[in-house]
Amino acid sequence: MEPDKNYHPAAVEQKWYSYWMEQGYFRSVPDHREPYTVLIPPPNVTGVLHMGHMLNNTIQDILIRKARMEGKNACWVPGTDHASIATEAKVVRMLAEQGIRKSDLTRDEFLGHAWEWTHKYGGIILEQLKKLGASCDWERTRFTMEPSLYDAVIEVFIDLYGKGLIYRGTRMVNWDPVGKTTLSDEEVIYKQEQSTLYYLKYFTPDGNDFVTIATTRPETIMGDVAIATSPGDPRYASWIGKTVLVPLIGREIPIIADEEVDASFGTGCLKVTPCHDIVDYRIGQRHQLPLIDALNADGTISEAAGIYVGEDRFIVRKKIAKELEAKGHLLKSEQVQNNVGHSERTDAVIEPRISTQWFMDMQAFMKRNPEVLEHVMNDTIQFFPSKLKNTYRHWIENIKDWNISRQLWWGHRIPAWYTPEGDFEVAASAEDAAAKFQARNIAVHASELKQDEDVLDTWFSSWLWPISVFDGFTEAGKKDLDYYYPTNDLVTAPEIMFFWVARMIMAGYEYKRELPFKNVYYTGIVRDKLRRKMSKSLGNSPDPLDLIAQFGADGVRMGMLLSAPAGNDILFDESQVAQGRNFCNKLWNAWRLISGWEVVADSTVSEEIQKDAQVSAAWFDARLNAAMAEMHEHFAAYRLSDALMCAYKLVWDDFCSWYLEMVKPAYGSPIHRSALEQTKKFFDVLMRLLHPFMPFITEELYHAVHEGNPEKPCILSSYPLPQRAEAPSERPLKLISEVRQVRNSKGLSPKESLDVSIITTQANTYQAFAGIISKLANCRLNINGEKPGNAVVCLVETDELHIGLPAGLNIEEEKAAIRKELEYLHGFLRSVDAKLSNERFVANAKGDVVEKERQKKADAEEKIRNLQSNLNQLEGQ
RNA sequence: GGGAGCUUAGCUCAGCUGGUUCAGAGCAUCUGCCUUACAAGCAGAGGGUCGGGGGUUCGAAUCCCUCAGCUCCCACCA
Repeated sequence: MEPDKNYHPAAVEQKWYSYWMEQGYFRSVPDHREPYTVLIPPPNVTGVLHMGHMLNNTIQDILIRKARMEGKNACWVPGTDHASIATEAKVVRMLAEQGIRKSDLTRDEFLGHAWEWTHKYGGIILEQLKKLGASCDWERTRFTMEPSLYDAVIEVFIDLYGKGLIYRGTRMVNWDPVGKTTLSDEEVIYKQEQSTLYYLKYFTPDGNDFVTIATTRPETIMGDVAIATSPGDPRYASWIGKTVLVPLIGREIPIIADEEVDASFGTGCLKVTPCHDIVDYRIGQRHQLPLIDALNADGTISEAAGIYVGEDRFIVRKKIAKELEAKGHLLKSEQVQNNVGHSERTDAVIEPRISTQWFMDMQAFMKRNPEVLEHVMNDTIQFFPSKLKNTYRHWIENIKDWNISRQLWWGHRIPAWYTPEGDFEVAASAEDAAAKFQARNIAVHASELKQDEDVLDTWFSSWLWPISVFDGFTEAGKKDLDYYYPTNDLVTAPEIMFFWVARMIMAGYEYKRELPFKNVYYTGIVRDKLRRKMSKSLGNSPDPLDLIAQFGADGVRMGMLLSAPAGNDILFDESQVAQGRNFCNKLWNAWRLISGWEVVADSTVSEEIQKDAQVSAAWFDARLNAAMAEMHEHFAAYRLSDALMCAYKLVWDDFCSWYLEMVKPAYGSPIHRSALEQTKKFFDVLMRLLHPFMPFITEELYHAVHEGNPEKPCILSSYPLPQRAEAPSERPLKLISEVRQVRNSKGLSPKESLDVSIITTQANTYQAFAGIISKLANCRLNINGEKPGNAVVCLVETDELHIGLPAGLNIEEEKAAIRKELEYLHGFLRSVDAKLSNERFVANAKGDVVEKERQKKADAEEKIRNLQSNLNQLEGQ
């Protein structure tokens, strides 16, 4: 039965994915082969697939499938991340919809809900990846909160604490008042905003005089403990040591001088609010100022503030500004641009807050592990694109301590245990902790100890991913870890370079004394046509599954990849996906053509036809090998889009437009067996070349070309390698194009056969293609014979081509065309001559460059001779 | 404020250490075709003084300087 005119992906995708799964082709266990390992950047367990995932996982799948076909033991480990703050926020919201408040639940009750949620929605995203064709070893699916990975996190925490690299301390940290947790510096996103800068008068106790300060945060004045000026500022020299009253609350505060105040900003006078600003905090410490925390954890005004207690900070900002104005404290206000930190997850405006938290001492850590920087800079770990090395270096060189504790419940609970007196020990269990207290002569029973309420930053588990997915911290996982670690390629987004990539490298050197992966491929951000980042809130992101349904997984994969060189943003447009779909159709129809050919024995076909087929095959084979060599280079440099484009052109132009047209039998005629076999062999190679990019349709057609029974399926077949490297002669094809062009420009029908003559020194080249030329250009070719009358003259390289027209040659037009061409050639020749007659060029340029120039000169001269003689002839007519 | 990078055809981008007619590709556009695999197709075509200026060189899209514009990262002045 003849296949449908269009390729219908849905059924094909379903069929082959099930087949691959049933056969266990994605499964990897250690064996004698070279391993090739990729770890998925674990998506949030409750997330859904977005375009970024599509791009990212398409790339990983291409790498994995290619490695598998190269005979490596390809292992792609999938999994999900518990995404502490993001998931907890989602669960809190879900509970709120049911009228349940987190604060009314015990920790265990809340975790029960969270696990329920995780089981219900977790893994949806992994199912979606299957639709894309992802060939992960699903038996290896891991989750950062499952027991083994949980234990690894705890073990590492205890270990690092023991090494003195983790400490508990009181610092000014980033506080998210919506998530009610601290955040690391990396989780704070600064956005430029329009704010009001208020100029406030702080009066002296007698009310006779005042200083003016400028602030964007009037709601924090209740936390003011001093006014600071720059030490050298003459305007305020006489004020130092005096006091003023905080407006509205009337607290008397001193005026001090501190180096950190910039005399040129605002009024040169700074209100010092140590609890709500990092600079103020430092000033406060230097001057032993008291701490007055005017804000609660949820961003409302605290008891300590005395006024507006319990009201939200932003509402108070407006109210207090009005009150200050009414009471004569507002000198003026102006609009300013400033950067305001927001929580990456909840988007809440971050409050600097003094808090006791757990930190990792990054300076000390980096001293222990200098390879973390060195091995990226010297390309032991290669970054693609390499320009991101600089960004990495800058971050590492300016690294600050990592706040790793979060005031959340969904996560790895910090293994610290407190006595009723507040003393603590770090240990895996209360019993271990009690023993440690014992050793310090502190008598305490395990049951009296209370575990730290906080959990660890999500990234404190993710950074162990390359080790923990293999259970690498346990004895049982040693075999897998030894085999698969270090992994090969990591494919991820540049925005998590600090969060994740850098920290995996750190964990790798700390725990394995070795890199976690050899190459890091940074994908770009998927944007829409207007360069806007695709996001749910903008509503500009298509649903990936809808796209797959509409265009097919292969089409979508190709569309994603076509314009996605490493590190470049990809501007997503449905037309690219349509191009991918069209390409699938092209492949489908190429096969439809081949499969429809009626085959006969070679002996029943003329020798000419057999010879034409051989010439065609030799020509395509050369192109094929050239393309494979080029693809090989692209792959080596991780230029996957270029590799795909190369295959695309090979298939569409060289195979379909040229080769198939060359060997296609005349209408109603059969094809001889050896030509068909050769064509199928080519098709087989093309399917294998394309398989990593477009796994479904290639598997389908690979089976078809092997009559449903290939030795191995395409997914396990070998990846084709170039065998030889001679360039095919392109002159005959150029001749065909010339004839077609002339035909086109003269408005001649393709059905009208033309007389064509070529004057050449390479008669054999054309002779070999004679049959093909006459078929594809619909002409009678005469080599070095009599020129047709009434002919258009043009050049194929240096050869003269005469194309006889049926009638109506406009001689003046032809003369003009030839003169124009001559003019160009003379100009070109002059420039070449100028070079060659320049002694310095001949003396300085490399030999082969000079030789090429000489060849150019000779060619140009020959062309000019040929054209000139024809022009002369025309003029004689 | 510090750093990195970018500017080549209408759009998205290749052009490695200067030297093939080097000014390219894909898409889009235009012309002609329902030619017996595919109109989601076929055969052709047009389109850019490589952001501006200067310099080095026998020779510059490529190296240097400078100006302009854009992007990203880091810091975060109340």
